[in-house]
Amino acid sequence: MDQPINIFWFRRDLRLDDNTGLIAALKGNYPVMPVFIFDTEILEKLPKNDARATFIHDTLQKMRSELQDEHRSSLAIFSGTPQEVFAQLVEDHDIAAVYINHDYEPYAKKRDKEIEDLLSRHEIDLFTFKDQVVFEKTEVVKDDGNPYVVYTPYMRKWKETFRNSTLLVQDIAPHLPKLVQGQDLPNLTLSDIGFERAGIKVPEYDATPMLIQEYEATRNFPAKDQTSRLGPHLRFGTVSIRKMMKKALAEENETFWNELIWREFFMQILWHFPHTVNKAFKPKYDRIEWRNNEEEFKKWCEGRTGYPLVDAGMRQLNQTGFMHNRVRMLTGSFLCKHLLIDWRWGEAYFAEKLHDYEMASNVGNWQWVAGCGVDAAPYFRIFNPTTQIKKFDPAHQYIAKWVPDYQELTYPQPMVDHKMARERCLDVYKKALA
DNA sequence: TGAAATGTTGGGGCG
DNA sequence: ACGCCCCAACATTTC
Repeated sequence: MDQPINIFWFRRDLRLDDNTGLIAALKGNYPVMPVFIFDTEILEKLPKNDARATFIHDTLQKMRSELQDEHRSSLAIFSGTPQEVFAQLVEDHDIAAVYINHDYEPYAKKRDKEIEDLLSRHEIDLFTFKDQVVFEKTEVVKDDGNPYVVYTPYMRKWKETFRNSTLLVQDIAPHLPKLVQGQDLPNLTLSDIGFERAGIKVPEYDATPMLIQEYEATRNFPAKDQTSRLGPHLRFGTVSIRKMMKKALAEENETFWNELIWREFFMQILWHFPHTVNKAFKPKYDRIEWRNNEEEFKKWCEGRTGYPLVDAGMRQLNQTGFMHNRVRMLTGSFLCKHLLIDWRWGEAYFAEKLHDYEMASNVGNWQWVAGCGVDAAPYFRIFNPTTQIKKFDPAHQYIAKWVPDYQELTYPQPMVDHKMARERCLDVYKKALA
């Protein structure tokens, strides 16, 4: 137990640059020990070859070597429940304060409250900062103080708020000497945490600017997909949201900007309505009598529905951890409406597979598809999985890439008749909403 | 960020 | 030339 230190606890903000809480910590009075905890409560739910676990591990190692090479400092990596690890940290160190960035998911809120209580029992301050969004919680609300539940007015108010504020992007370099120096901080390998290297990789973020026409083409036509793969990096904080907002503005890409605002829209929805994690935002929709056929669900998961564009999307997801956005809407609609399988099943499957999985967006978009969410698609909007091919993959390029067997005899027949399924869906929804 | 059913219009074939 | 039918193309409504 030497001189007092401050701790910065990394969670889903795995970068040094423009990290609000970290920079605040470095401006404090004591040397800062950066810490990451592999939370066993989260890890035990993941497959042992999870690509995101590998990505987090590799990112931490990169940060460690960057800190070691350039600043003779490091990053302490632990495994366990945050409770256990902090209980030990307060034993081993004279901690003046702990710094964290806000984390809004229900589990994270509970976890942080527990740590706050633990620290306060030891009379240690906990300082928290907004980092993963530009506007959080109650910063963009209606004049009467209620949250927006429709996107467009939220987006307008968001932009108005944005115009009336300044976006600060901070350089960490001048502050780095404040890190604890010359100590050999604990480290863990992938196998130390019970994981193995994943077969698929979370791709690097591609910062190449895109012409607006290119961007529009890309986001509408899955075969042309050149998207930046930004999602996972916003999820884990390896890219700063403030830098991305600036980039969207600089490139005058309104569509991209709006997508980033959708992300914040769903985040504030989850903050204000945490029950929507497993309950319909529109309660009537929880009366829908889902068919929930296990065998049909399996066919959907594996991309064996017999509808080539649906199968292409699911196979892209299974093989890469990514699915083009337009196909996400189609596969989601197919699951909920053609198969009448509960949106929560689809949400859970995407959560397991998507590298860019974000609870707020995933829940929000699945509820949108099922019709039960905020600002949702009307229940009678049922995508035709064949017409969608004509519109968005007319040359079958995307299909050929992910379902090369789609013209072969071994390729399955459609698992349900479209017309029958459509009418069945309308009947079931009508009955529930009556 | 839908698709199907239904309604309307107008050109062309044909008796 | 006229009326009739067919049907594609487009518009509107309905789910």
